[in-house]
Amino acid sequence: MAELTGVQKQYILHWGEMGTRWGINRTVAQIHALLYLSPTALPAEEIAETLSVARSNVSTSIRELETWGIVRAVHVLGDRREHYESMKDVWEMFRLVIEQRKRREIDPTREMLRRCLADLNPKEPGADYTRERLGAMAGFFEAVTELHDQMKQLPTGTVRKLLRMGTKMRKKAG
Amino acid sequence: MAELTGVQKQYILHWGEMGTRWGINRTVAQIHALLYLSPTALPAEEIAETLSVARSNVSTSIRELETWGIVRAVHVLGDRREHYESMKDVWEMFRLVIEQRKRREIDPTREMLRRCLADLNPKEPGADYTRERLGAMAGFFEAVTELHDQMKQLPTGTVRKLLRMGTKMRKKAG
DNA sequence: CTGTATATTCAGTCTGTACTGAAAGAAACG
DNA sequence: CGTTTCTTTCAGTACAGACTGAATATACAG
Repeated sequence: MAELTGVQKQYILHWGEMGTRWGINRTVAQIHALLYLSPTALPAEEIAETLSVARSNVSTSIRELETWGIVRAVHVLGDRREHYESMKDVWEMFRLVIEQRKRREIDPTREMLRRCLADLNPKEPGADYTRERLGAMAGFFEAVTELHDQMKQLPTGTVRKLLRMGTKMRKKAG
Repeated sequence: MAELTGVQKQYILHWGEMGTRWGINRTVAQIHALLYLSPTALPAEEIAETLSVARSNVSTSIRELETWGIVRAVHVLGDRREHYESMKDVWEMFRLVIEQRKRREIDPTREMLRRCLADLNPKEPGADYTRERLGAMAGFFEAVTELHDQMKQLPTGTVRKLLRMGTKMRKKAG
């Protein structure tokens, strides 16, 4: 893995860019890409060299990936250094990331919406309208949460089945 | 809408923060929140005052929201200024945003993955492993695209039906 | 213990994006 | 047309978050 092939470079760079668009640090995303493509676990030092970033930057970024549970440290016989490897199951990987982002972003928003609805003063002018809008938004977030809870418990294959079912329903309806 | 109530402030600020976490400009998100809560269309000037941002900033941000198709300009009799209003159908709003983000981010990633797979040189060491990983990732993105295409064509209510169906399947399986 | 290899922390710096305000551009009025 | 009102553009600035490298902490070997 010391030297990257053209394809690997392409993948890592693209993944880094994609990350930034989704509020994920570029280096974090690049490191993940590198580890995902690597057949063996890599020591931090090598990651830093390969991606041309500071060793300390790798340390921080790896920590974040570990928090998400998609990268873990493993030990190699005869080597004191930690080696890092990425989870390889793509579906599981995204499930983990989505679950955490939901917890950090969707759930607080649901709470905020509930709080807002509770805090609404009916005396205030326009309170009815505000309630209506907040209610609609809250309903959406509840549905998303429900959807997520379902997905979470479905085995990967079942998602595909549901996909096909959707097609049938659409054809009948249309 | 000149003066914000506590609840409105809370919603707008939270929405702005949420936006930044998803790669959406804070001001853009705040303006959207404001318009979403407003029962009437608002002129740019008023938006700027209410949110304490520069008039020019509002101009740029509104433009972006218009690009997404979730905000539009309307005209008010006896007023030369443009007034802006947000779409109120939450499901449709998110559908639009998701569709555009898919086009800008998922689709290019799919292309990149295809290109990588095509560019893979079988002579290169580790090509098989790389192909395996890229293939798995590509499969995931294809599935996501499929899912999106389905959703796109389903009327809102049907999504809820599918949710319920998922519950049943899970109960039977478990 | 002592010395060495590795990992983490953190203050300072850098960088890219967001934002401002002034100036230019359009559109509506009289 | 000239004037007024409103909108957009853009060069410069401000700021938040990313990154570095030196200092510190930790772990291990002898």
